Amino acid sequence: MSAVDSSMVVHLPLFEGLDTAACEAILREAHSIRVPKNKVVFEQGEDVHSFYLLLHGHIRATKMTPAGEQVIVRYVATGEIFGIGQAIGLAAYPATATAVDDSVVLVWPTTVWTHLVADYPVLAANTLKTVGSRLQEAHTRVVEMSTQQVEQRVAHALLRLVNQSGRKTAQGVEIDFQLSRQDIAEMTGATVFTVSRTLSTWEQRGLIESSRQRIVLREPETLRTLANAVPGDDA
Amino acid sequence: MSAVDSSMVVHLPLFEGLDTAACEAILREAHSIRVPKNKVVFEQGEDVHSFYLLLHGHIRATKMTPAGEQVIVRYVATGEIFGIGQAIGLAAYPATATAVDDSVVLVWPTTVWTHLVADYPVLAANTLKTVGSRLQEAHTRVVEMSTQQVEQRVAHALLRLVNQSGRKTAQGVEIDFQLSRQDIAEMTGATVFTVSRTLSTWEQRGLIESSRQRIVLREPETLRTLANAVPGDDA
DNA sequence: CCCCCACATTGCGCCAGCGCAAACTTCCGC
DNA sequence: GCGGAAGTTTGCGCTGGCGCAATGTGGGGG
Repeated sequence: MSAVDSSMVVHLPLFEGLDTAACEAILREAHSIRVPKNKVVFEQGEDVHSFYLLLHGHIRATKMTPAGEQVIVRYVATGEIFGIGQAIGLAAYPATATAVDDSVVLVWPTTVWTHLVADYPVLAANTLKTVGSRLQEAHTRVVEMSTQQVEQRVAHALLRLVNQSGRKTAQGVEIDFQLSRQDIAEMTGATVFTVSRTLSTWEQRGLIESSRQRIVLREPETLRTLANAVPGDDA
Repeated sequence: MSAVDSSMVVHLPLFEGLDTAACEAILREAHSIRVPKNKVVFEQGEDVHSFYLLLHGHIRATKMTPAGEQVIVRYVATGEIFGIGQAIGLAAYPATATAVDDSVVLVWPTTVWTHLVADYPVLAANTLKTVGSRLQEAHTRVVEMSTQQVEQRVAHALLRLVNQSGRKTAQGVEIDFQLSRQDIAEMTGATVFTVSRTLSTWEQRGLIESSRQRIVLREPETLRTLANAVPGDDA
């Protein structure tokens, strides 16, 4: 569809080890689509049909439990791949992907992707690295959920988002997409109420500044200390 | 070191798509080692130096938190690969691997493995599939930890272990390695006490049969129902 | 064979965080 | 600019599960 300049993407992890020519060949096989805010890219359970690369915007990956509760598995940042079910041999998407912002996404149909991986084996290697680091991240989260209190988990969640999608402002670092208390709750396994209380306390202490769907970390370092604090250790 | 018959391993996911000859070539590059019970194969933080395949026994992968709490990330079953840090581009092992049983392990030094992956690209593809399914598993666990109560998490943990390493007996399905209450606690993010109470209740109800480090599921189906039950739904 | 130690159980007190209801605020569409 | 919906806050009661201490118990090494 629309043309994508290879200079925008060659530096991404996915294309590491590929020259500009190869990169362009691969891009020619993709089409880019605009995904308006709140639009679903693919749904949990849907047959795997495409492989995606986020060019612009933010995507949220969520899983719905049988009991109907939603959990946010991950926020996809610009430059990251997602919907990689086929690369890891899945028939159906294990989660739902929704645009948080108006976003732009590169799409490769699975059949095309299969050929590309055959032609450029380094794509598989790069994907493996990405999946590996996500596995790391997921394990870290399991450890967090196992050992930490809600306050620390919320701190970690915000710090992760800021590292991924932080924007420096006069007051501190701002998370540059809309993020509700509910979203934070779904990332941390807490309730909206507890999250709200936690943020209120932090705001009173001057650690953060927040309004509806918007959060600015004024003292990320203090927050980091808080995140790694040992529960019964407030000396 | 000792000879490993390729017929023992050709059917494993790691070797899918490889013929017997290739398989044998790959095996020739490995050496097998015996790991006695409780011996550590590699430690969290240690430089990545090898790639492993478990031939016999059971391995436990644990992560230690800065606060000194241990979390069991995974039990490795016979035929599975582990210590795959290098495949996903890590410099240091993210977890500690300990033998739960006397075990036998195939070892490839990373340098050798790099060559093998270059010669047999399908190895990378197979590894990607494995890592992918582990990512799935980890995400499932995050969802569990976010939404379920301890009782349900324990039920899930036991069912997973039984699927992986269950042995049918007269009374039901037995988990065929030593598993303490502490171990279950570290898998589920609960305390030994709560786990003990939960198992006691189940034993009274006839769902399980347990003694020191040993657990038999008498009614896995009932347990499965329990695992998927909605918390406030005891009609 | 026996002793000891590691594992397991149980009781009790306590609190982090949930659930719910109600009030408040900000944004958006008409 | 007004009304409603969506998001947020706060109070209050309650409870699942933790922390600790004390007491069983079974199995392996000397």
